[in-house]
Amino acid sequence: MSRKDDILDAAERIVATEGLDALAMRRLADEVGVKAPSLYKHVRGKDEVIAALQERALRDFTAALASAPPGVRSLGAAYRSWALAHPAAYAVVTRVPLQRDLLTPGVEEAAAAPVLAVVGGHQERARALWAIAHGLVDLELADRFPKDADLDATWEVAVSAFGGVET
Amino acid sequence: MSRKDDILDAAERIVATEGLDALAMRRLADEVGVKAPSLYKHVRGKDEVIAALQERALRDFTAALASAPPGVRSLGAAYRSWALAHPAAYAVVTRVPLQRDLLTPGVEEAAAAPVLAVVGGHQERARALWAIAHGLVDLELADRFPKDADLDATWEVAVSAFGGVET
DNA sequence: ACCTGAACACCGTTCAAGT
DNA sequence: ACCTGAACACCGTTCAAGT
Repeated sequence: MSRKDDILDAAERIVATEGLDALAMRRLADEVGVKAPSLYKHVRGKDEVIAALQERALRDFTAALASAPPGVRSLGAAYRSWALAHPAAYAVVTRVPLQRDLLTPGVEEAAAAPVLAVVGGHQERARALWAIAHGLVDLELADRFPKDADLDATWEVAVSAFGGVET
Repeated sequence: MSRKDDILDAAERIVATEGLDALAMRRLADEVGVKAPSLYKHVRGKDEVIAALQERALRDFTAALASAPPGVRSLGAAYRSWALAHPAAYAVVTRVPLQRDLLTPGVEEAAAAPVLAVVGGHQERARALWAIAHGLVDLELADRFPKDADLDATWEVAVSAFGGVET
């Protein structure tokens, strides 16, 4: 079991430092100190490696959101700062199809819980809030805003629209 | 010049019907009826092919947004329906780094213009509106919402938050 | 001017063979 | 039980050679 953990740790390291595109089975094997075919004794394939990274990232992200102070504004701030601090992990969770059959049931819902809670359980508002946080972060990480854009101000406008004024 | 257009048309066809991942230079050469190395006489490389698709998609998307009836609600509807009708093109523009050095200057700004106009030229509101439209579409295309989610209602809530009530 | 086969340095994955 | 070299079917790209 420890060998599998070594592999996943190495994969996480590669993705964090060199990006998702750098994650190749041969490169991963090098990092572990073994030849590529050996990986397949511990892991079903690249899919399982990525699914494991998705699960780890999702749990970490959820914890960050759950420990944010109450209020739409600080939840938004927690969302953004986690994503900017872990851009590769955010991409793993968000730009790769979620492998739901390989995830522990409930992790996805757990991530949504803090968002749902902050809008008082209102589904549509929760989804809209989630979408704007994701949209802002995704566009920022994709370098879609002008480099002189005042994104703090944009977040302020966005969050205010969702009832962040009073918080 | 016509051979280059053949190549780009073929690339557009492959991406539209089989998705971005199916776009390989050998596969593209097959579609054109030539061997892969020949492509490089007409095109600098895969990057140029993708940049050309980005430009085409961006122009088409811009035209769709520009011809939407006035108002935040219908602009949102135009955004969503174009993206859902052309998911691969939306991905090309949104999930691949924009190759700005290979794009005609101004196409990116042109796409933003209708959004900026609908919020009366207010930069922060325009960016926030853009983010929520992109966030909703990206999450929907990535299959992130439950399949029974009422996304029309979610869009309504989102658009209302940005002053779509009166329109 | 355009096209080709062969090649290079890569992918993910399988499998027979070794310990 | 774990690891390996060789192989398969792929990538993007280059280049000498042909017409």
